[in-house]
Amino acid sequence: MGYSVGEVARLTGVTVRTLHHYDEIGLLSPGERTAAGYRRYSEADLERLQQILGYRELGFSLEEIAEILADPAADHMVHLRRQHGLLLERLERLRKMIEAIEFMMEAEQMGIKLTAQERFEVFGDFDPDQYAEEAEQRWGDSEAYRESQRRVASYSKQDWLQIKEETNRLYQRIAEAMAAGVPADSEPAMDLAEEHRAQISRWFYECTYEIHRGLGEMYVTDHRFTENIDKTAPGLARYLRDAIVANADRAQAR
Amino acid sequence: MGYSVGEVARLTGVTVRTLHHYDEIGLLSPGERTAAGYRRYSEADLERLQQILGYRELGFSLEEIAEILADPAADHMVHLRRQHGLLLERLERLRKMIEAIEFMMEAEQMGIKLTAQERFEVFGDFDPDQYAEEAEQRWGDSEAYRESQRRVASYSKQDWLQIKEETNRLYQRIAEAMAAGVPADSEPAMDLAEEHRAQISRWFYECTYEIHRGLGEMYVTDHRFTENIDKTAPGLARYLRDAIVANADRAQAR
DNA sequence: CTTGACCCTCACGCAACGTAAGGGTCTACC
DNA sequence: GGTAGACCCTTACGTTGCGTGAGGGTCAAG
Repeated sequence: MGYSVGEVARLTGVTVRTLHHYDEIGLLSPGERTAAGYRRYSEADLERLQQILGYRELGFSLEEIAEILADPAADHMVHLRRQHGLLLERLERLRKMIEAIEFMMEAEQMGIKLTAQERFEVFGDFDPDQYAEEAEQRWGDSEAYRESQRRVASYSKQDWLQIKEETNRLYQRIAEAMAAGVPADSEPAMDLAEEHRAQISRWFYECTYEIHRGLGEMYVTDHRFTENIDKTAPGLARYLRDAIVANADRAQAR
Repeated sequence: MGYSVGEVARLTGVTVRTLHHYDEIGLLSPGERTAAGYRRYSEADLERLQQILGYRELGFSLEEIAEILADPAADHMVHLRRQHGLLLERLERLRKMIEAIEFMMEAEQMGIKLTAQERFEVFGDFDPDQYAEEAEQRWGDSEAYRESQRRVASYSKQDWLQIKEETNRLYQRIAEAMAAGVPADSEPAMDLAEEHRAQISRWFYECTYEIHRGLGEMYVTDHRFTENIDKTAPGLARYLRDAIVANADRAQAR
């Protein structure tokens, strides 16, 4: 069992040489080698690779990535959360860049000549400050950063059980409503859906109604989610989806 | 007149070394040198630098950038348009990545174990195809690409006058409506605003109502636009803004 | 006429791989 | 059981886009 370099390469889109490189510098060494010296990557290795590629995509150097992943207190969820946050920042930056270009296109169309200063003011509003800030935030004083990171991670270790429990409790309550025959598009069911949304927003990310709808749809279309939710009570996934949709409609109608 | 390396560096956020490098490889050589051998950058040099940085941001290599900018048929507008398009693609890709991460966070929260394949399927939906496609589209067969580019560029050279004229005609008509006392939030004024939006969409980019609102706001807050528009008729900028807002309200109310 | 703040040209260094070169390994099919 | 073809290994030099000095001119201010 396990994957060869070529298989990993095909699976992930990186080249074999890259995997060799990561092995060379100790960033990702396969858990095993065959008798002939072939690299064998385990599932755990691939999870690590996914995190590596995520951080790489975000512009971290391989050395930085190694340090980030060396933190024993940070688990998969912590990394996902951090990457999610950084991606949102990027999205914001990209949006501003697009606006800047649209501005310049408008100016060009009207025949307005922008001076050099104006050009780079428009175009640079996101670059120097945002980028510098980002760099400092992510990796400013290496010591201070790691200390705070450790704290956040230990928080989430504690919170972890609490999150799981809260989630389960909520599912339990929704299942009870369903069992009691409460319609999915009734007030109390919608309130439960709203609680569900709030819970996600509190622990993970700002969950808009749009995103919430997407999640609800996923709960019934992706069998892994469906099965998992239906473990609490059969049919719960569908019921929850309907409540989510009704709740989103209610909120967005205003 | 002209800017020294240090000034350009401060203005644009790149380092002096980078400017030296661009000079070395012939990507951006300052138009002039002082008697002492100091580099002097002109406004035209800075415009070129802006385009260079735009393409660099988008991931093009310096060599590719040199080739792109070498096309004599492509003017500033063509580059802006291309960069705008590529940025929109990037935005889409980023959005998908964020969705993928949200999916995995949800899965993690529910305790669903994703296999390696699933993980990279989710995470790789945008990477291999999209990126390869992008790379081919942008620089696939160098010859074919340049040929098509030239056509697009020559189109836009021809179209250019037409665009200008159409724009001016439309402004003229709006000015006439204003002079005739047609209220900015009346049907005919809104229709003119809608025409304005359609014109932008046709020549430049998909101009949503949201973006159109932003443009309208800019017309009255940025004095350069205000003055330019008011050249057709005093007060036109404000009138157009009001019509745009009314039109957007009408369209989005549905 | 000197002191900073700039500017110049070499020139070496570095990250993150790409790209052979030269050579074993493994399944498959004859 | 031999050999073709796909796959794997290590070694090592090449490339891109600059960073980072070293050593030395230039220029406005006091």
